[in-house]
Amino acid sequence: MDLDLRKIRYFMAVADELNFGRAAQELHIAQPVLSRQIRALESELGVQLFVRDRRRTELTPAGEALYADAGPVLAGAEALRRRVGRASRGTDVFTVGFMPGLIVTGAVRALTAAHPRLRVEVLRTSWADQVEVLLDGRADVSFVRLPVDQRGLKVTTLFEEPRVVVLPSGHRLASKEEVHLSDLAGETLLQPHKAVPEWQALTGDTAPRDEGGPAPLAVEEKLEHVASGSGIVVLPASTAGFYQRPDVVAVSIADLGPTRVALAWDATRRSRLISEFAALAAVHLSSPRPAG
Amino acid sequence: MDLDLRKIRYFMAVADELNFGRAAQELHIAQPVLSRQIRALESELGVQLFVRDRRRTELTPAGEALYADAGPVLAGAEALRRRVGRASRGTDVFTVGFMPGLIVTGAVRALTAAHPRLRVEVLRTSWADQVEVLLDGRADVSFVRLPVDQRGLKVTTLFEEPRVVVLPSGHRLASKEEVHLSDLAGETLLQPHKAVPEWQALTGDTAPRDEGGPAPLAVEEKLEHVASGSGIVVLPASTAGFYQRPDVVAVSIADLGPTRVALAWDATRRSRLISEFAALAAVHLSSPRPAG
DNA sequence: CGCTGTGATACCTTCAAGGCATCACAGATG
DNA sequence: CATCTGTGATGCCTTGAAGGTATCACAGCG
Repeated sequence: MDLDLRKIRYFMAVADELNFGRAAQELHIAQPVLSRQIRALESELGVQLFVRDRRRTELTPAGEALYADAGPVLAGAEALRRRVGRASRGTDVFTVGFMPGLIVTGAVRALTAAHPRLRVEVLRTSWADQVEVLLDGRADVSFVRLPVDQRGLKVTTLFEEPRVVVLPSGHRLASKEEVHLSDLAGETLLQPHKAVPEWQALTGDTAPRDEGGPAPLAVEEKLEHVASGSGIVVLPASTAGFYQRPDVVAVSIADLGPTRVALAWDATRRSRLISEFAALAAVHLSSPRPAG
Repeated sequence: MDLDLRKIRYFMAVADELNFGRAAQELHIAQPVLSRQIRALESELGVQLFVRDRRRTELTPAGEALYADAGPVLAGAEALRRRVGRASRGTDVFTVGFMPGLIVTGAVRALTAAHPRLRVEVLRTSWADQVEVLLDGRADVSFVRLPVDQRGLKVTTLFEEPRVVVLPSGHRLASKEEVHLSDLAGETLLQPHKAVPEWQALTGDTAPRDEGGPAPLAVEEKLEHVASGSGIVVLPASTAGFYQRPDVVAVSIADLGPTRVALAWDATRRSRLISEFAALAAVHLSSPRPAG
């Protein structure tokens, strides 16, 4: 009757690996078990999900459909467990995700003031997991930098802010008032290229939608690398200002549009606290705050 | 490891009934089984979900949290099964939900023209299930009349259109060019009152958020009832025009704002076909079409 | 005091999920 | 050509979860 989440998880593992043996290893079960479970899932759905042709394993169209939609369901189940766990630990908890450089205390304090018995927590996120924390239930709302994959989310834009390039102090461009994107053509970008979509136009990357660049680092690490001369990073002005240090310099970029900061939450939820916090955030974060 | 959807479904039944025996009956299982399954779920989550105090059964805060968020997960699982089933039946199928009175053929034909091998189906919905068909996977996109519960959906407004009141031909107001809401104060509204939010202000209903009125009927039935003099209905102009018949008259309402028609789809999905159809719908349905 | 409604326990049966050993087969390798 | 290797499928066994029935324990009511 019910779809079995375990089998779905098994399916996802096989679909990722396209190999029963390796998938079984990853799942810490024996390979024959996996074979049988997938067959059971197929017969339960009345659909063949994989084409096994002795040498390679591939997804059928139905398998593709399942693969495309199963992720959110698994994440949703995990989120359920997390939210229940948090609801059980004593009083209500409301968790706000934020990225370094954003000053969110105004909105958080306002919410705390309005609900003295509510415990409001903050959770630091990175560019990579700013969306995941919402879908897996670690946070109730999260401040995100657009663009993000909006699947499953509600997103309301709060404000825009300019982006700057961070250079080592001795860099040839470090003393300029302002630079152009083209000035940076020869530089190494120390962050995922999708975080700066315009970079692709500059370097002529041909749609490297997966992993178009180095793995994500924390901002402090990025700045450390910049200081040591191994490359540059492009950051929102307030983030760059937040981490001021003598060995790097932030220079504004003339022909790069602003980033937008938004508040996001799980589209399937609608709690009074979330809408209340959204309203407070709109008031307290309608413009970038000067960095402290 | 995995959350068990069967147990969640059991939990929802108990939470709805607040009575183990009746919930068990509804689930077609024996009551002791249900007792044990709920206990198992509680120990799996490490949280008490119900307070059983011999005489009544109530939700704990953790139970409330689970109850609030579990629905979408169950619906999502059901949607998974449906979508896979549809993907399996031969070629790709794209299903468009619509409400009677909306002319959607333009957008549908455009999509078919762009994808000759795609089978585009239409699914007639009612006000009550216009959202459900999306969340449970019966349709890929659906035309909806706002306002709707937007949880879990992406919604883009297409156009606005005025609303009219449909009266029996012999009605005292039937010959007027235009009526005011207050003129209708004594009438019986033959549709869920939430479908006409302004009605509540008129009659002074005190927040009847559940079932504020009669059960939903198909438009033809409503008109039949109007013709027989048992009440009136308020409809979008194009819907009223679609079902023209001699024994009822549509009169516009001066002080009632327009309804908005929007295209909606599951927020967790993002398929090329959906965005393509959204674009086509914006072109082909940017204004109300005259009824045929 | 006994009747009723309600959830929990005890005990049994069935079946799904796990493990291990082994098979069947395609392709590479000597 | 014979053999080895990688890969998924089968057969058989064990365990545990989920189902059922019978029954208990207890609160409230007449």
